[in-house]
Amino acid sequence: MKIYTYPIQGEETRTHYPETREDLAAFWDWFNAAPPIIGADIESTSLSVFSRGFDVRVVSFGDAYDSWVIRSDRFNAVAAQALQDRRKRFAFHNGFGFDLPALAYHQYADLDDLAERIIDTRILAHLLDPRPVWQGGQGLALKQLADILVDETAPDTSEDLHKIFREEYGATKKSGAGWRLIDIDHPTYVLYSGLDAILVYRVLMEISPTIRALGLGPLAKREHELATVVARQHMRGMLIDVDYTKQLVEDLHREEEAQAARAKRYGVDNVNSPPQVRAALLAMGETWTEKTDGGELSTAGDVLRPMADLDRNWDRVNYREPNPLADAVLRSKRAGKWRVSYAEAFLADRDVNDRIHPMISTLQARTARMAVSKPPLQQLPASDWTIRRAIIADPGHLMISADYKQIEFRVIAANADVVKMKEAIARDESIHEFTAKLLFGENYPKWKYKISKNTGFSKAYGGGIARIAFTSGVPFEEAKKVVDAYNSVFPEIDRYSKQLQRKARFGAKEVITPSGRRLPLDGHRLYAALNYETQSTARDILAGGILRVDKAGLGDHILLPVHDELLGQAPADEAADVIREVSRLMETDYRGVHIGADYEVLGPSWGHGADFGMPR
DNA sequence: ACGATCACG
DNA sequence: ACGTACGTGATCGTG
Repeated sequence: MKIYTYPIQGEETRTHYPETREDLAAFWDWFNAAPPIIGADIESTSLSVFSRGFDVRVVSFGDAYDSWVIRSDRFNAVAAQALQDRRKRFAFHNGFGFDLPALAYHQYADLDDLAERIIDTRILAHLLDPRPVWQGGQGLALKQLADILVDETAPDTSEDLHKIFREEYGATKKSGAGWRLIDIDHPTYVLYSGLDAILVYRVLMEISPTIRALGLGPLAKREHELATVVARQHMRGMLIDVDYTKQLVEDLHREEEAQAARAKRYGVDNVNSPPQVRAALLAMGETWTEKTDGGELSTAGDVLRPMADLDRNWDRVNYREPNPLADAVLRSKRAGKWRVSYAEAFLADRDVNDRIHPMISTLQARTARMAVSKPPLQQLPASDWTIRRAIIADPGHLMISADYKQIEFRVIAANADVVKMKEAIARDESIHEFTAKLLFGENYPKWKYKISKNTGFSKAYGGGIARIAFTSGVPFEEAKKVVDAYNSVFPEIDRYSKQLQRKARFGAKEVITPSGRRLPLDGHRLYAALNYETQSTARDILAGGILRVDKAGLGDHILLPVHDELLGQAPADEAADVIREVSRLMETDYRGVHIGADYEVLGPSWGHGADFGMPR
C-alpha cells in the first residue's frame, strides 16, 4: 500500500492507495468505522459516460483526514460493494451530473438505490449562492467551494492534473486524453483523487449546517429528488435517425457553401468574420448604428436581417431592396451553425445504440433554470422542423409533448396580483390576444398583436421603451404609446417591480422566491428582480410537474425538460392517453392562478410537431 | 482566453 | 435621480 500525505487546514491528511488484496482489509476497517456519510469521487477515462471505451479508473472515499483510492482495474468489486453498502451515504460534488450516471451505467450500483444515498454538494452550494465567479458569486466548482469553506491553499486538482497531462503525456485540455493516458499509479493522480474525496467531505461538513440554519433543508431534499429523476432521463437518452441526420449534414453543407460563394463575390472570404462582413457592408454604402459591447458596429442578425429585407421570422418585409451580401452571410452562417452545433453534434455524441445522452443540469442558472448540453437540446431551431426531425422516438413509439401555457405571465399575474390578467387567465384566454384587444380594440392588425406581445415580454424582463422599439421594429414614439397603454391596463406590474426593487435597495440584496429560493441581485441591475423571481418560480413549477409525473409512475415516458415543456415518448397506441395524463399532472394552481398545460402527440420524430411547420 | 454571434424559452 | 430586456450552450475568429 502506498500512502501519500498532504496538509489541509494545517493538519496532515493521508491518502491510501491499496495495491494488494491484503491492503484491502485495512480499507474495510476504515470504511466500517467511518462516519455514516463519507466523501466520494471518481476518476474516469473521459467525460463521455456512454461512449465506447469509457471506464471508471478509480473510486475514492474519504473523511476529514483519510482517503482511500480504489483502482477499478483490480478492485472494482470492492468499490461496488462499498457503494452498495446501505449503511453509508456519499457526498459527491456534482454527483448527479456525472458520478451517479457513470457508476450506474457501468454497474457499480443501481441508480435509484445509490441516488437515494447521495448528497450532492453542488446542489447545496447552488442553494446558498447560485452565481459563478464572473457574476460575483463564489463559483460552483469543488475547488472554488473548498477555497472558501476549507483551505484556500488546497491544490486545484483538476488544473494541476491538466498541467501533468500536457507536460508528461502531451495531451491537451481540450482533447481530455490525459484522463485515460495518465499512469494509474501516478502519485499526483492518486493523491488528487483522494484529496477530492477529503475536500468534498469537508465542504459538506461546512455547508450543511448553513443549509439547515437557513431553512433550506426541504428545498435541498426536493432538488435531490429532481436530480434523481433527471439522471434517469440522462441515462435513457434519445434515439437519433442516423441516415436522416447524415443527409441533413450534406444538405446544410451545400447550402452553407453556396451562400458563402455568394458572399465571396462581395469580398467576404469568411462569413464568420465580423470585421470582414462589417467592412464589406460599409463599402456597399450601408449605414447603421447598432454597436457591439466592444464598441464596434454590430453585424449581428438583428442588424443584417433588416438589410436583407427580412423580419425576425426570415419573411420578406418588402420595405427595401435586399442587400445580397447581408442575405448570403445570414444564410451561410445559419446553415453552418445548424450543421456543426446540431446535426454533426448528434452524430458525434451518439452511443453504440445511436442514442444521445444530453447532460441535464437541474440547477444551472442563477434563477435555478435547468440547462442542457452535449448536445444543447433546449436550443434546437424551432422555426423549422429539419433539425428536430433527427430526434426520433423508439421503434413503435411516438414523441409526445406537454407545455405550460404562458407560464411566466401567469406567474407575474399571481405574484403582482394583476387583476385584468387574472381574469383573462380564469377564462383561459390567450394573454397576448387579450392584451392586444385591451390596447387596440377588437380588430387589431397583426403587427399590433406582435408589439403588444413584445411589450409584455419586455416588461417582464425589465426592458425599456428603446429596447421594445428596437425588438418590435417600430419608432420610439410608437413604442412609448403602447407601453403607456400597457401600464394603464396592467398597472400592477410596474408597481410590483418597483416594490421588489425598493425592498432590495433597503434590505438584503436578494429575492426570496415562494419556494424559499434565494436569488442574489446585482446592485446596478435591480430591475432584473422581477424577472428573476418570475423565471425562477416558473422553473420550480416545472420541477414540481416533473416530480408529480414521476411519482405517478409516468417518469419512464419523459425524455427531456425544455423550460416550460416536457418532451417524452410512448407506445403509439398509448401516446394520446399518456400525454393527456402527463399534462394533467403538470397542471397546478399557484397563488390562486391556474397554471394550465397544452399537450400534443408529435409523431415519430420531435420535428413532427404542428408548431414546427413540417409538411405532413 | 475572450468577444461576438446565434440557437432556444 | 435616472434608466437599464432575462436566462442559458456552443462555435468561431482574433490576439
